[in-house]
Amino acid sequence: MKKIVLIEDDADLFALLKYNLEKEGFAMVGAQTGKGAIELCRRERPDLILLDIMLPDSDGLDICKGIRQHPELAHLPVIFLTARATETDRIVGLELGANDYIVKPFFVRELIARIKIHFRGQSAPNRLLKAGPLELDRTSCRVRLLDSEVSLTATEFRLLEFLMSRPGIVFSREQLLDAVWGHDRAVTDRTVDVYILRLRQKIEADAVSPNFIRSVRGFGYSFNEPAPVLATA
Amino acid sequence: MKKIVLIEDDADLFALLKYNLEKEGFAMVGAQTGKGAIELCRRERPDLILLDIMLPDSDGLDICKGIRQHPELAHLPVIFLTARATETDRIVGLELGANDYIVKPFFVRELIARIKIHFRGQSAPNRLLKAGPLELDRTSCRVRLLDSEVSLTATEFRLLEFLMSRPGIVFSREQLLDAVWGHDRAVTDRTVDVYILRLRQKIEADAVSPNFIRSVRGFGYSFNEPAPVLATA
DNA sequence: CCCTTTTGTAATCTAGTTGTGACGGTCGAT
DNA sequence: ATCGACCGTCACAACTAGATTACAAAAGGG
Repeated sequence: MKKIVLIEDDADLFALLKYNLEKEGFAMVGAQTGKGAIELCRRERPDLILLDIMLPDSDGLDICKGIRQHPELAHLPVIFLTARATETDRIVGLELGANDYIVKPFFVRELIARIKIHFRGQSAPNRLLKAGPLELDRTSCRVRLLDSEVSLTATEFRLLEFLMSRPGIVFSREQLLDAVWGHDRAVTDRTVDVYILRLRQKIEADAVSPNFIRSVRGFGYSFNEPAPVLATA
Repeated sequence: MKKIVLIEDDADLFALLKYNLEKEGFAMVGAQTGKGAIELCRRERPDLILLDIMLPDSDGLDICKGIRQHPELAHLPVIFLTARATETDRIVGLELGANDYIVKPFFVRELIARIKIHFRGQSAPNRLLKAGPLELDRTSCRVRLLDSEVSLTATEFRLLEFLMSRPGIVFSREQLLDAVWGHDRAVTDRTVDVYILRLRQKIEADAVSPNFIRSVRGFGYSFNEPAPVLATA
């Protein structure tokens, strides 16, 4: 869950944003004055900062400058919220190191969308497939079982990746050959059996592992859904 | 120098933007139709894409979606330029994967400031890449291993830089050729092997060095993550 | 212009991977 | 219970991808 620091002196707007952003699943920390904003950020270590420019006691632009100078905070995205809409205002804001500049009045949903842009990318949506003690990392092509690495061959990896990314769905050997081996394959469908076997030997070899791969007689294979019960016994 | 692809059907605006952005030091490539926009991007490999939403022959939103699906282009920043200013329009645009959404008419200088935001960050942060006893300094183009300098050739350096700056991620020979040799290369993919070998001879020659570069059979190569364990004696 | 370094290709070698046929067990339907 | 279809398992032969070496062409530096 991402944490956001909100610096905004208008109490109504402050409450409105806090309410809406919390509803959106962000952890909100706020202040209604600019004083101590930097200390607040250092303490809270947020993932993003929403900053009003015109504050009663200090200038949002200065706060932003301060943030950019702190090595621990410098990389954080800063979004300005302001009523100042002239060209110069905007440019000064953006060139000072802000990552976005939103002019009041604005749509709350647009603000949310813009906040999410800054969290996108880092998350790398589906690089990691997990199923209980089994993890498959698509970017590093590694598979871990109970925190120790399992070494798979390329074909084994692609087959497991395909199945894990569509848990619960049963695929025929035909479909698996198309998906993993490619359309222009020249491979017997019994080959799939062998690879399922090899995968099972590698990821279901130990006692604790559940039956990750399910055979569905007459249809094909599927990866068992989320939390497979420790079947045994 | 950064390269920008501009897709905009209005000839006047197209010319205005091209002029101003080139003056600002960007390399501009453009089209006035949406057709073939994706192919254009794949060919030109820009660093950012400016996209009009309402094009005579196709929808900018679709183009953006297409870009996000191409693995080679998915990470590129996309900025929408559009006259559509309703709340829904903005949110759809932003949630579709755009990185910014600018409503016409806009200030050219603001557009420039917003473009620069996306290039910021990349430039400053890590001029020094470190991995255990290995250091790569991007600005001085030097590599040190155990505090003594290693002399690499230009291609070796670029390859190592590319891999080190994305630790843990596996790249195919294809991807490495695109990234290090350039997409207009005329080079066999076996060449990558040879350069990996040369790098290994230079940075893994001594006994203390861990295996910095990992071969992932069937996939490609990756730089080992942060503190590579001295694997299994 | 010559010599050195760099660059890319081709060929070779090897360990590991891949796909197949065979065999036997199991499941389910009759 | 019997039969046939289906699946799990094994061992083997062909093959591939990667490491390595050697070499020719290109680039660079004096």
